[in-house]
Order: sequence, then C-alpha cells, then structure tokens
Amino acid sequence: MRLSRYFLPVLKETPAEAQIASHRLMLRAGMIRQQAAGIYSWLPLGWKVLNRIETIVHEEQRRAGHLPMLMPTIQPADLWQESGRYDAYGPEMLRIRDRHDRDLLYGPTNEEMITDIFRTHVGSYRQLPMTLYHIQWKFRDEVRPRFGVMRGREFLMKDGYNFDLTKADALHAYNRHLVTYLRTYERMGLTAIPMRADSGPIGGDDTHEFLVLAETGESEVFYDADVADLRLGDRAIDYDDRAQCEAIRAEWTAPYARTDETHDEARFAEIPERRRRVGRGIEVGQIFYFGTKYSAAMGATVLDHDGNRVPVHMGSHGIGVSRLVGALIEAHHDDKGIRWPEGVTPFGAGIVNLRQGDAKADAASEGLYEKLVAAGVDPLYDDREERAGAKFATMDLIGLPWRITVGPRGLEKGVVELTSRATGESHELDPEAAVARLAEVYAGR
RNA sequence: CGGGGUGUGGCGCAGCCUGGUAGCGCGUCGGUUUUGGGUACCGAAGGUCGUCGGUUCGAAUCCGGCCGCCCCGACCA
Repeated sequence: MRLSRYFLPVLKETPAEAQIASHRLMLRAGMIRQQAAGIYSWLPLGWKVLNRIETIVHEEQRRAGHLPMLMPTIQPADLWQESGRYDAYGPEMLRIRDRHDRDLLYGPTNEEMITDIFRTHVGSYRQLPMTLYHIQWKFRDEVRPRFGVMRGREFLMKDGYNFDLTKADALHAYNRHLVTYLRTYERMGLTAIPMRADSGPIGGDDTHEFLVLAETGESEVFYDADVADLRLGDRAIDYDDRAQCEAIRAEWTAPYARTDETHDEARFAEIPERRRRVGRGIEVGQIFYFGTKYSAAMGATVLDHDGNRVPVHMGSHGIGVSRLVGALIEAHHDDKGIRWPEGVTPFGAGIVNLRQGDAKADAASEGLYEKLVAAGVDPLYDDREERAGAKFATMDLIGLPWRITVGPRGLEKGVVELTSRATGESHELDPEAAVARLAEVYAGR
C-alpha cells in the first residue's frame, strides 16, 4: 500500500477522552473512531489488525477440526424465553421490536441459537463429536463502557460450542479448546495464562479464563512465575489425542494461577516466595464445560448406542477478538507508539523514502516496494513529500515491526537501512538482502 | 445506577466570574522552502459555541430542563 493512497488519519494530539495507552494509540494511529459510548468504527488500519486476529483465530479453530459458520446478530426472543434467560439476562441485553411487534434482541451470546440449530438437525450419537463456532458481533449494554475497544458495548467475539455424547468426550473438547487457545494467543505474540474462574451467568462447572498480563487489566491476578514461561512453540499437536491435550492442560494448569474471584491465599502461600506474582490482567478468552444445562432445557438430545434418548454434553468457548486489539497494544507499546508483533501487524514493513521527488531515491523505493509486495511482505510505502521526522514519527506510532529507510546517503553506498521497531536496531544492507530478510520473516504468513 | 466532571471548526484548548464583532495552537488547503527524527515563512478555508426554553435592547457568557461524553465506584468478554 502506498501511504499517499491510504486513509490513515493520524493525530498529533491525544483526544481527551482516552485514558489508557491502547485507547490513545488506537485513536492517534487512526485505527478507530468512536460513534457512541462503547461503539466504534474500525478505520482501514484498525480493520486490518482486527482481520489478522480473526484469521489466526479461524486457522487455529479449523486446525482442531472445529467447524466455522455464521449466526445472525439479531435473534428472536422466544429462544431465550425457552431457556429462561430472557428475563434472567437483565438490562444488559438490548431488546428491540420489529414492525410486526415481534420481540427481538441483539445477541449477547449464542448458546440458545446454536442449541436450537443442533436439536433440529442432529439426532444420533454417530454425528458426534461436533464443535461449531462463529466470529460475530455481539452487543451487551454495559452500564459503563470504557477503555476503548477493550470494554465496548458492541464487540467482535469468537464463540464456539461443542456437542458430545458423554462427559468424558466433552472434557476432551474442553482440553482441546484450551490447547487451541494457547496456540492462538502465542501466534499473536501474547502470553495468556489460563486461570481457574467463576462461571458467572452463563453457568457451568469447569471453566478457565485466559488473561494477558498488563498493568491496566481489569482483574487482579495471582500466579506462579513458572506458568508465564511456558510455551507451546512448534510442538506437533494431534487434537484427537486425548492424552496429549490433557497433558498440555495439566502442564498449564498445574502452577497456581487465579484471578481475584477465585484466589486462595493459603494455596498461593505454598508457592516459593520468589515465584509468587501479583499483578493485573486483561481477560481475552474463556472456556466452559456446562454439561447438559442447555441441552436438557431445550431438548437437544441424541440417540445413544442403545437407542436411549440422552441430552448432549456441551461447552462454550469464547475469544474476545476486538478486545484483543486493545490487549495487544497494552502488552506491546512504548512512549513512541505501538509495537505490533509480527503475527498481527497490519503491514509487514514500512518503507520510508527520505527524499520523495528525487529520481534515485524514488526509483530505489519503488523497486523495494514492488519486490516486497511480490514477496508477500505487504509493505506500507510512505511516498508522501514530507519531512523525515514526520515520516519516522508516523511509522513509530503505527508500530510496524520493520522499517526500511531509503535515502541519498545510503544509496551512494548502495545500501538501505533495515530497522527493527522492537529493538530499535538498524543494519545497513543492500536492498536485495533487505527484501530477502523480510521475505524470510513473513514466510508462511 | 450512585458520586464527580465536561460539552466552543477535524484534534487540543482559551473566552464565561464582570453579557456587546468568536479567538489560539495543531491539523487541512494553496504557495515558498528539498529537508537524515514531527523545520520555517506567506496566504486561505473551516464554528447554528450540545440542545430546547427563559431573562435581556443584546446570551458562548446569566437561569432552568433535556441530551451526549469522560472519570471513580458497583457490574461485566
């Protein structure tokens, strides 16, 4: 993308309403625009990041055999009356009425609807196990939206639902989801720790929340330092291997890690003092096993081996996709701006032409741009006739992981400068080597 | 929902107390400057002062209602 053709309304001054770093930076980098309390437009740069996150979530879900689909944002009220949650959910649910006076609602979640779909089309244990998911906008009419997209009223969420014949099968689905979530966050450059949680209004027995450590997090967290060091890395995972999924769950849940809701001071005290950590975290996902709560209430049953009609065991699993954009920035920024991890960056690299209008510099920059596009790096080329300082400041603000600086001084020596946003380190390379380096970084993306 | 703020060009703010031609900085547009970390200069466009009503010869300014937004708390992905 050429910056001269892009829509990137960056702000030099910080809008007054933004209190935390991610909100300020998203507004300043021209990623979002607030339309009402807790409701945002996603401008091209913000949309691109959101899309990257969505793509990673899809890839990791499908890798585990989970089936993508899409349910509507607007739901009929009668499904919720059937489950009993129409009254229970309270004023957080946005209720609407259509021209025929039919009661509708903007979905805050989809358990009822997915259960309805399942019960009308699935009747045999032979079709199990099954996990369906979608990534769709939700609305919860929060009393006090805040922190930009981290606590909006409208938000994008991945929610998935597993249907299993037995509790043991459903617990495998639970473990499998835990593994997919660990991989998903790790690919985004985040350390997200699973913590035992309260089940809240969704209800259920087994549940973990995933928290990204950040000073601005809404929850107080208590954990064993060891858990923050765990990595899946590139280990091969067979999602149908129950023992492997269970072992990974055990590996991540053995060290103590809890939020203030479930914190147990006595158990915490058993951890050696040098490994005890108290901090704050942002919740970016949650997994639940809730048994037959909805299937029994809504008649989602299958025939088992013996011909008995039994309610299916279910779980639901969510990732806050739009919230992750904020959480990522909270975890990765400095005083100049955002520092995107390579996995989620909106553009792979920036090209700064220090002498736009100069024939040699333009030709070199254009050449680099074409080659990086061809190599799949998806560069952003700053081809504006602007001051160098302004160009660098823009690049620092929007936080692309790599920057190539092209200027007359370097070109006399036949080199350009490749700079890492994360470390600030620069290297002079010939242009071909810079392209090769970045092509390697983004290979397979 | 309780408490505290705030609303003036796209953004950040002053003006309000003490009523009398709506201002500053940034950004934007047109020039000059050719710049190696947000240069400088000249010129220009852009505002029903949140909204409705009241007081007044006259309201951004005083009074009242309503609405929006922000912060703290309770609540929540």
